[in-house]
Amino acid sequence: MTTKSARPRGRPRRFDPDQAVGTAQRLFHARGYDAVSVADLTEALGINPPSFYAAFGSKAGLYARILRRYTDAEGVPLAEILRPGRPVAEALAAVLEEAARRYGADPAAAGCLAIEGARCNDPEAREAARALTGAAEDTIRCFVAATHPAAAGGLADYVVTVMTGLSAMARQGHDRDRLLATARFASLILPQALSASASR
Amino acid sequence: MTTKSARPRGRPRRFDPDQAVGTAQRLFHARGYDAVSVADLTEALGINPPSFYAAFGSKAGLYARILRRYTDAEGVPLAEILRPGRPVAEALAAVLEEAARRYGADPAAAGCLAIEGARCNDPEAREAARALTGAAEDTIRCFVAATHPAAAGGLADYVVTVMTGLSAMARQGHDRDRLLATARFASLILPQALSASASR
DNA sequence: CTGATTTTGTCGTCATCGCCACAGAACAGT
DNA sequence: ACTGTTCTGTGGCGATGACGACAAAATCAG
Repeated sequence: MTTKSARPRGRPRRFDPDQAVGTAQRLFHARGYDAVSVADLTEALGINPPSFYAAFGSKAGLYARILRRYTDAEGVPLAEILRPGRPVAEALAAVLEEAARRYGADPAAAGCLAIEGARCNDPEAREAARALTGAAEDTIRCFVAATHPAAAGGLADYVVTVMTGLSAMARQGHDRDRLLATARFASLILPQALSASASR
Repeated sequence: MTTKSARPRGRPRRFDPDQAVGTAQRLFHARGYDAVSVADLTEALGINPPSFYAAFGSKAGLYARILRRYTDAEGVPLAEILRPGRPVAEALAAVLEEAARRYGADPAAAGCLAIEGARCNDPEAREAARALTGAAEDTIRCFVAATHPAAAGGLADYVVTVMTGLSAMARQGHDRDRLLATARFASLILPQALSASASR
């Protein structure tokens, strides 16, 4: 009556798919999508290609799955930070600061997995990543537009540009403190830009 | 007595190396280093692999040659813009504006060839590009340090981060006007940041 | 134990990568 | 015409890319 087990029949897996996804995520984040081969993955996971494809479908399929997990857990939590009603300048500054913290948190996995993935050479993986970055951009734009409709486009472009730059600099080796300093510096314009927009 | 010709002996080339470098540059700029194969290059140049290697040595070698040409001609002319004595805020704003103009000038060759090349997966090509971006960064830092030594590090980081972001956004499809708006927005902090630094 | 089911390991496919050996073609000087 | 030099085209090298056919192995229900 242990409703739990429910072994799914057939020969059992020799590896845990969830744990494998985590290992693969670390690899992709460390080296970038293009630089990680299926051979690298199967070796890191201790499995053979057929097991890999049976479990994940394809390299790009696994990557898409990893991206979902990433935005849910490790990505910048825009939904939390951009709460409706929060002062816009403060909220956007928090986004940049949080981005700097996360992008620089682990030198072995620097930058944003999604932003970097959006620049890879595989069409399928790139579109999957772009869908996420595009959604994040929309989230920011809508948040700003709720109170400052005229400034929303330009402000969102600026914030996204800085975030993308922060991710790139993290990959170039800038550490957390350096990224944080840049993010805080970039946030200095936000108050005055918004007061100018609101005064009209 | 036409001192000009001086045909160099042996079978003449069927293609013009300089023109070939230009064609290759367009390819690399349009697709990125990794996404351009030697087969793509030889096809675009209308030559065969041995001619390619005899003329350029290797794919990375050709790329290094292209990078030199790029910074001399099409890259942001930092040496001109950052003339000693020019007001720092004005000069850095001009750098960002010029970057936006150039990165968005040609949709088929968006972004900065060097900045984008610095993120490729080939070690040799990457180091060649990084040498250029590193030199550009030093140029900016030194220019600022001449008048505002305490602020130089942070300011240079900020400008480089925004430039890198602009290059990335150009590749994502932002057009010239959109990049320009972002660059001008990013420049708004410069005056106040410098006055704060100078007042100490 | 039997048969159905699912995963495993071995090996291989096909394409593409950067790069080059080789022989012959096209020129220069003599 | 002859020799030396340089480039061109054919064809292919070894390595690596993502991915899959296949049969044996390991589990299930009955």
